[in-house]
Amino acid sequence: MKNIEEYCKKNSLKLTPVRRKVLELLLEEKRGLGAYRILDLLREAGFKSQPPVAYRALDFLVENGFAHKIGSQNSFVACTKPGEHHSPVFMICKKCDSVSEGPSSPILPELSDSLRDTGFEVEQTIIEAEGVCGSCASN
Amino acid sequence: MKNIEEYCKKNSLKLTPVRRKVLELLLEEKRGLGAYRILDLLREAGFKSQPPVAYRALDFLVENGFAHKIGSQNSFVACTKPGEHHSPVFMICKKCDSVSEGPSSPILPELSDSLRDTGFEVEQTIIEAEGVCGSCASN
DNA sequence: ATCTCCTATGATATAATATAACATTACATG
DNA sequence: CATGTAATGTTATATTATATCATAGGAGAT
Repeated sequence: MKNIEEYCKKNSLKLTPVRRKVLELLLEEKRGLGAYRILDLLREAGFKSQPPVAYRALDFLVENGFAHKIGSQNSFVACTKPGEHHSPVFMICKKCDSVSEGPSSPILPELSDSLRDTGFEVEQTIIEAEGVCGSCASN
Repeated sequence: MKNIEEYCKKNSLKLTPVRRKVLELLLEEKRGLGAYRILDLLREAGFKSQPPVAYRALDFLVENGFAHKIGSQNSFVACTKPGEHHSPVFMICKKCDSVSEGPSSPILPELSDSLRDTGFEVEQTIIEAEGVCGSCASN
């Protein structure tokens, strides 16, 4: 969180109260949060927010690399490497729904290379791996 | 399409008229199609369908590996390797919106291995690569 | 300081995506 | 032809997302 504040200062990004709160909510939750869940939590926290407020905050966070959207479940998670442009790998547990960001994987250059052979120039990849997380496997 | 018919016969899956039509629509289109676009096209084709009809057909196609859902755009594409369980790689062109399925990638075992080191057991992965396709790059 | 501009927020409405629930039909099998 | 299951029809509604216009608030110029 402090890293993020500094990063924002450095890049003159405004981490306003709503944005900050949304990020905190994402950081506190292992699972992905839907925009309307976030909206509820904002309201519980005293914000009198309408849907666009949540979406705008999420847009800000995603654009600046503080959060990611999980396409397969229309949800959002905090980013573990804020500020760095990177190609995330998500591990989505089908038992507990936890979403964690995996090691960003040495394989990606190879993937880009192999796709380039087909004529496609990769700019960004998102990998969503579905399976069972360690903690669920051991239970 | 013939492959698919045979595959269905072999596995006693029912490729009913709506399902077949939806698959044809997906096969004809390079971009991903949203469920409601598909619904419109079904209606144009004489089906008097309501949303659940489109979604059910899509569910059938996805479950049986004849189509995939593209999470990042809530759209659907025909599968190039129907019937085979595989971990698709999609190349999504940000210029023309075309979606094509790439070579299913030699890297995936390595990815699974590296995620297993974190305790996560991968069952399925979906990779969505955003970039520029060959034909857009040359224009 | 105050004006001005730009960015962010507030607020309302509505669009787009997806599913629940129950009724009806169709068709393979005994 | 009776019966059970799978597929479709139909209505309603839930969930996710954005367009639009109005208001406020803060940084920089004069």
